[in-house]
Amino acid sequence: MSNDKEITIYDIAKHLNISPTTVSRGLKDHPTINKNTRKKIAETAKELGYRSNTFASSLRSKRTNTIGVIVPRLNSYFMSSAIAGMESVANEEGYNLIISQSLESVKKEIANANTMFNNRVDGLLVSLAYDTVETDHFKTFVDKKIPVVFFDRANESDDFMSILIDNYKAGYETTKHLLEQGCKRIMHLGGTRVRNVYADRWKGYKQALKEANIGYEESLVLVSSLNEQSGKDAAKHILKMHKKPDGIFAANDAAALYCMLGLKAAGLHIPDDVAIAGFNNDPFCQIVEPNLTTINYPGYDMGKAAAGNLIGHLNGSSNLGTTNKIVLRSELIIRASSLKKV
Amino acid sequence: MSNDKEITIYDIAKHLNISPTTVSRGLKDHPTINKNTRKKIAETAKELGYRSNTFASSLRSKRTNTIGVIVPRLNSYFMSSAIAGMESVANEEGYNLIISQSLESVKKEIANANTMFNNRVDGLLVSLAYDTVETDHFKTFVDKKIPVVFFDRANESDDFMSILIDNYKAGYETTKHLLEQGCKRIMHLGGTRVRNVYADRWKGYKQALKEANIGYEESLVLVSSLNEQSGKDAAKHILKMHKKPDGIFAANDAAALYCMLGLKAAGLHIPDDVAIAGFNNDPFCQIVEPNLTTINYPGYDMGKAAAGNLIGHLNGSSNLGTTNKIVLRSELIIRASSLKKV
DNA sequence: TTGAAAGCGCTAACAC
DNA sequence: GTGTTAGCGCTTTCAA
Repeated sequence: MSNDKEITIYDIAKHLNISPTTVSRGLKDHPTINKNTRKKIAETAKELGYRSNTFASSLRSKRTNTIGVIVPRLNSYFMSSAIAGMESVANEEGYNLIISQSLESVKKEIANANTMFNNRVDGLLVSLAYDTVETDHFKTFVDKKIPVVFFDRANESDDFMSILIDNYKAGYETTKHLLEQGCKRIMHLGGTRVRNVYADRWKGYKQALKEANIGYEESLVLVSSLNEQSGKDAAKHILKMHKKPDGIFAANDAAALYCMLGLKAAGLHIPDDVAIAGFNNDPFCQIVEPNLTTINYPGYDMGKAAAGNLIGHLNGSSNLGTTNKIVLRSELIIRASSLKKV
Repeated sequence: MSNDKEITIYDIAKHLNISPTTVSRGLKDHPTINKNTRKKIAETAKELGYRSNTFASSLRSKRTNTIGVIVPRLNSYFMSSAIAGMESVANEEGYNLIISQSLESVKKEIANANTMFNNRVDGLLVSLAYDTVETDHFKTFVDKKIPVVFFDRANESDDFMSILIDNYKAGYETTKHLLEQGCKRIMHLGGTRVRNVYADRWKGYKQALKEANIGYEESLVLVSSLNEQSGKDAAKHILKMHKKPDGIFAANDAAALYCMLGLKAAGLHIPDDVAIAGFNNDPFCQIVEPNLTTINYPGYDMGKAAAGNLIGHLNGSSNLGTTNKIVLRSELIIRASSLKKV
């Protein structure tokens, strides 16, 4: 068993005096094989230390049991949760995950998509890079009938299925909550409107203002990449404003957090001077003081849903053609950062 | 190009009236191929929409260009950083990453290792599960000369290379720092001593006490799985103690954090009543109040080092046989949680 | 319920 | 510098 020689189905066949075909079938529980034969095959396989050769199998069957995953960045709480969710489903269903990150660059996203394509993945799970507009680099998959599922950061095309939360509603509810707390000048820290998630959150924000008869002010909306630096910059910007906002809705938690820390450091009181809400429910929301109001965003479930649907489709049980969009629940979690004293 | 028919090297060969072998060689820049021929091959490949078939190639060459990764959990800051580091190196070198998580269970770790083995990974990167003692499930890899590299959570065997930080030194220095702050009764929140990382941190702690002529008290050492709950439990435990500790060295940040929050909530003052230090430098260390003293632990670099060394070995440039252990720099970062007022 | 034969697309070995 | 030949290990007809 610890030798160099690899055991093949031929060895098993010879051992049992049956044909390789039967062995092949027996190994994958083909229904037409006699129970007894099947058992013998399994035993001999174990005894001889057989392991199946996935390449030979893939070469012949044109299936790889591999799913490609392309994400902007691996090391965020949301993304690692999503991937953990995918892994749990994939592992259970006998699929492998090949993972790569675009580092928020379309160029790298395209390169990664090509690698995945060349690696003949059975399907693809994608969360788009910050600045991806065209999704032609996934057309090759569509042409070859390789299913592509977008999660979180999707685009509007009908060619691809997507797993999302209702970002519009979440943006709307967060803004409405701030209004209910008495905010009159609500600032929005948003991301690029090229990305559905940020565009929708912004639209929800606008709608809530409109319903409250508050005019939309372009100067109260900052678009950035929503990272630590963006949050700090936003704080600096606010501190210089003549008419400061009394509420902030940030499109992610990192921006909300670092903006809040910047404002606090300058002596502003949260939430009395400025109420703040973020988006994602990163763990640090419950650590920072005051705790950060945010939208709870089910990363793990989203990963599970994305992988589950893709695999379901690959196994023929579900059909991506009919289901085009799955919207997961999200919820506003109100914490001290936005709760003005009564 | 959008047809079903896959282009093979035979199609290219026919197109150019040369042999498939030449095409194969030309495609991978084999030195003995004429520059002109090579160029023509590349052009035709592009024109015809050729994509290499990795299975056929792997089947023949017995190389997969795939690296397996087994980690306890994907969704921690340290681990996602490490994986991001691996991905960056692997991608650059033309390797794919297959990733799976053991969820801290040996049983699942064994299953994952077998899957990796069956998938014929060229090499394996592993961080062991919480309770893994025996590493026989990696012996199969050794037997087949498939290199295995442990990172962070390693074991002592000489069969495997490992990438680590000096946990003993880090534990020693952290404890020493607490002693220098005037702590006399330092509690240690540790993990299982089966795991090198926790055992070494604990040994460092003991050594520092010894040098300060402070007796080691078993009752001041709590062993747990070091998660959020463990931290909370530790806080409860401490609050019930008659002689409370005046310093805490936790073997990870999560335990330190939630213990600190628990103590704070009960009215204890950090660091004056109890000084606290964690381990890992998770981002929240700089968010919580007071900021948490900790050991900075280079996840991304560790991932890069692990993947880099493995790939270097696979490409024949480095030799895992000679290098057996790589120790990366780590450093104590002193923050407010342990800095008693002078 | 089982088997024989062919071939998936590539590359290693050996020739020229 | 290029070509011929053979075969990696499996699955898929088709036949029995």
